[in-house]
Amino acid sequence: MSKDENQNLPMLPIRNAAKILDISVHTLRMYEREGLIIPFKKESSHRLYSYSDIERLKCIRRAINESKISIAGIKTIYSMIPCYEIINCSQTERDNCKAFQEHEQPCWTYNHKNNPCHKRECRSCEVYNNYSECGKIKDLIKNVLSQN
Amino acid sequence: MSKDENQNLPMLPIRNAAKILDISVHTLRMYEREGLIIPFKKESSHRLYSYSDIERLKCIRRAINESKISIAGIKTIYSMIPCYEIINCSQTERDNCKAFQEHEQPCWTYNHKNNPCHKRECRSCEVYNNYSECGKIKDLIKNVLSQN
DNA sequence: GAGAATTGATATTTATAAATGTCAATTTTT
DNA sequence: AAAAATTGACATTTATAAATATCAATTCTC
Repeated sequence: MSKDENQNLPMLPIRNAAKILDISVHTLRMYEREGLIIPFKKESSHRLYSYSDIERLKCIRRAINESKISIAGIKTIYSMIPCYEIINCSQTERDNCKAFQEHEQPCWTYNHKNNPCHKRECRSCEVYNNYSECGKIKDLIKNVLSQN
Repeated sequence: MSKDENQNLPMLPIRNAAKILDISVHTLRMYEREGLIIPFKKESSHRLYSYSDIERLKCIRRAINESKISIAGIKTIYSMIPCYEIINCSQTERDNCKAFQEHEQPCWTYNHKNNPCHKRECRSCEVYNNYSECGKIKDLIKNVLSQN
C-alpha cells in the first residue's frame, strides 16, 4: 500500500484526533457542522479521521489562530475555489448550481442534484482535497487563468 | 458634472463620514491602517471621504457585522482578486510582485516598484474600486476564467 | 490668531466568536 | 452484558478582535 493511500485511510476516532490537535472533541464536531471538514463515518454515526484530515485540520487551526481568519471567513474563502472549472461543468449545470452562484459556503456543503458532483463523493473529490490552504486557492486561480 | 464623478469627489471629513456610518472616527482610521480603505488626503494629513467610499465602507461593515468575516479574512479575500489579469502584468512583473505571490494583504497595500501599478493611483484603480463585495470577487474570477 | 477639528499613539472597554462543559441516550468494544 | 466511548442538544466559559476612550501635538477654519 502506498503512503498516499495510507494517508487517506479512516484511522482515528474523534478522541484521538482531538488529542493530536490538542483541541476538544466538541471543536471537531463544530468544524464539521460549519462544513470545514468531512470526516469518514461508519455505517453507524461514529466519525473516523485520516492523517490527511489531521493535516487539513492543522491548516484550519493556523488560519484561525495565527492568521486570525474567522470560520465564516474560511468558508467564504473556500467558496471561491473555481470547482466548476475543475469539474468542467456545463453552462446549464453552472446555472443550476448554488455552489457556482453563492459565496458563503464551500461547494461541498451543498446538495448536488442535476450536476456532475452527483456521482462524486465530496470527501474524496479533488476540489475538497487539494485546496485547504488559502495560498493554494490563490495559486489554483492563477493556474486555471493561465491554462485557458 | 456626471453623477459618477460626484460620487468620487472627496467631500466628507472623517467626523461626518463616521456619523453617516454610525461608527467612531477611530474605527475609520483602523480600517485604513488595515488597508481596507484608502481615503483621499489633502496636502495636509487630513482625510476626506467620497460617497463611494461610504458605500465601500457600508459593505465592509456588512461583511464584519452580518457575515461575521474578520478583518484578517476580508484582507485575505481581497488578496484573491486577480489584479495581474486586470492590469495585464507580464510574467516578469508577476514574478517581482508581492501582490501576485502573497495572500495576506490586498494588492493596494504593497509598494509598486518595477510594475505597471507604479504609474497608477490605487485609490482610483479599477482593482481597488470594483470589487469591494466578496460576491463581486467571485464573479470576477468566473468572468476572467470564461474570457480566456 | 482664537476656537474647532484632526492626527497618531497608547490604553481600555466591549461584544461575541470560538471553545469547552454537562448529560441523557445510543453505540461500540471486549 | 458490562464498561468505555461517542453522539447530539443545550448551556456556559473564555479568549480576543473590534471598537472606543484619552490626550498632547498639529492643522484647519473663520
